[in-house]
Amino acid sequence: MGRAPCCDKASVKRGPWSPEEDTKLKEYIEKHGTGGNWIALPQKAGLKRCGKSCRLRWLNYLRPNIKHGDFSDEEDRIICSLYVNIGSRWSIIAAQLPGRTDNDIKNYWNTKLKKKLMGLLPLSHHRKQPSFPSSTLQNSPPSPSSDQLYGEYCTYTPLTTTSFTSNIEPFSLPSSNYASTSTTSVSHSFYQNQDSMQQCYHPTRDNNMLMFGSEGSCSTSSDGSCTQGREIIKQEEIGYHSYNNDYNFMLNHSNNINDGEKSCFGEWFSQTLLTPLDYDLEDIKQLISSSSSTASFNNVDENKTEEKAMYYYYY
DNA sequence: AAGGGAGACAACCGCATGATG
DNA sequence: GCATCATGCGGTTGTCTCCCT
Repeated sequence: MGRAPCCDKASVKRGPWSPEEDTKLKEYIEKHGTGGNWIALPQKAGLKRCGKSCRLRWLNYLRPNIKHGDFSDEEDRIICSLYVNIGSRWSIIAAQLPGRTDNDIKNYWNTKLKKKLMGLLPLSHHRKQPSFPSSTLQNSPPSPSSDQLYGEYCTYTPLTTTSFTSNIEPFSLPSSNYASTSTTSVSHSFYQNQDSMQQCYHPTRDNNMLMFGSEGSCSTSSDGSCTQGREIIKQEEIGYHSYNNDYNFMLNHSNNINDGEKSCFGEWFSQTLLTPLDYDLEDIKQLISSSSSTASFNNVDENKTEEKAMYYYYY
């Protein structure tokens, strides 16, 4: 027994939007707003479209300040960083990239960035775009700096004396989102170390709320409007992602990566995505050999670990 | 020049979640 | 507390374009 369709598919138009439809929708929303009711909007706007379709069209293409086209190195780095931290939470990732939509990022990841990480594409392969990943945004507002996007840099010293420096902001998510997928060990390390982690991470706090995102980040609200600002999560709902978990995960999975992948991925990754790290391969090898290894990494779908393991190896 | 394959991206589908009565 | 409905979200599919043979 399936769910009832949101609209009568026989009476609504499907497929690509025409310029006329775009104009109708845009003009209606600019004039009247969405009214908080996407279902009723198409009829009011004189469109033979499903409300969901209108919402998607508006959010992904018609609303102001949408940015299409090449992703910058900075954006690549942010996407990779967040994907490793939170997985395919495209809406959250999109909230960190001004003007980008979750759909855009998802497509970009699936068609390009993932392949880059997997080492399947040569560094300069691009059909219609400048050689990846040195692409730059043309006629687009400048991307926010790392500082703007990540907040303060963080230095974390793992169990060994090796200095492990990262510019990636720890990520916070509502605990409910993780409760269903986290393992017991994860939950412990993820949520019980808040005090210690707070010594290291510096999320922006504002009246008992934790905020992340840049000034220009654009997230969508329930009425389809563009929220210029930050995604807000109640402080009591957040957990701090432990770098210790990431680190252990890296150690535990790096042995599964073949040399070709390491070299190919590592070359691009080290040159492009990350700032230089304060450790070399020998350090990592040493750490691997000395690691006792119970993977405490948690917020990752085990089915997707390969590409993430590659990331962690070089991270 | 034509056809096929691959890549890119727009759009759809259906489940999860939150809001409301 | 429960049912219903609308919206949000991520996965998947469809279609168009480009490139290669």
